[in-house]
Amino acid sequence: MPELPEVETIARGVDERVRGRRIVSVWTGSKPEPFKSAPEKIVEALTGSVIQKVHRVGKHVVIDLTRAAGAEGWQGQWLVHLGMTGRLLVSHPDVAVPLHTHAIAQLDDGREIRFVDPRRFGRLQVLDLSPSRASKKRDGELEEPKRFTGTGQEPLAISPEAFRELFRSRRTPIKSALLNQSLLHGVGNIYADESLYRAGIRPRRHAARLTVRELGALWSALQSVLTEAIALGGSSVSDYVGADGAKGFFQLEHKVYMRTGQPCARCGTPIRRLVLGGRSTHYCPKCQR
DNA sequence: AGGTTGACCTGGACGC
DNA sequence: TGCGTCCAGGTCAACC
Repeated sequence: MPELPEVETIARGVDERVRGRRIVSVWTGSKPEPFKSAPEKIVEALTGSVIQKVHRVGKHVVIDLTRAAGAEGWQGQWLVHLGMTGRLLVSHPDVAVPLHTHAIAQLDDGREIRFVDPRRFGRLQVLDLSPSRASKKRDGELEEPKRFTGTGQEPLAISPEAFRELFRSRRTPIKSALLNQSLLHGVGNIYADESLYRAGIRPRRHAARLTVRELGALWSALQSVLTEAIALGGSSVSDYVGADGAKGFFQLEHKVYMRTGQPCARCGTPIRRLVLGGRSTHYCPKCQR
């Protein structure tokens, strides 16, 4: 489910519910779980930590943690990538634990943060940001461990000029470039298709061949599509979205995504589907040039 | 190096 | 009812 607007919705929902709470214990499944950090490391980092803030970076939910251990204290970040089917739920302990739950963090008020992911494409990771972990650079300066800044540029923070620069030299279809998380992070299949439709650009056009004007239109389209989707709580395509199980409503605004054969809202031409970079891609052959 | 493809998983929808 | 096939919002590693 989760692209930028869905992850933003989830992060806000979780933040509202757990900010300031202390994690008292952590359970992880026994099988090889979809973790990027070793399970013991995750348990060690989370146990006893206080949740300062939950926010989004790209498609990652980032949970800022601190712990008063020793004189200087400890700080770190818990990164959650939801893959395609991941959920981050805040539940009361008497609510049945769903199938495919891979980790549970129990809070000091008894509630639990549960990481559930049937398809196991999601990933959990912890970063140790303690000043004591600073490493010496070549010139002898101390280098602070870095907070997570994601894999690319933030779509809702990038300027139109920087956006243009990002795609200028890419010899790949613009749709594929939009999905490349090392350029922009956070855009996935739904919002790539929807923003290209809104900008009137064919997904197969090569990024490097787009005009300044077209890239400007794409930047604007992306801003409006993502902003509107966040306002509607994201898109619930097959399963749910928010931390409380509430669905989003942006799927009602989809103009091309999963609408193959249906008439274009603007011109009535049937929406077409093609496969680009292994991903299904939807567009209006008349409105998108 | 940049670009493309297939593998990784499970479950739901659909056809026979 | 049941089985097989195809498809799904995302990354990665491995290839060209």
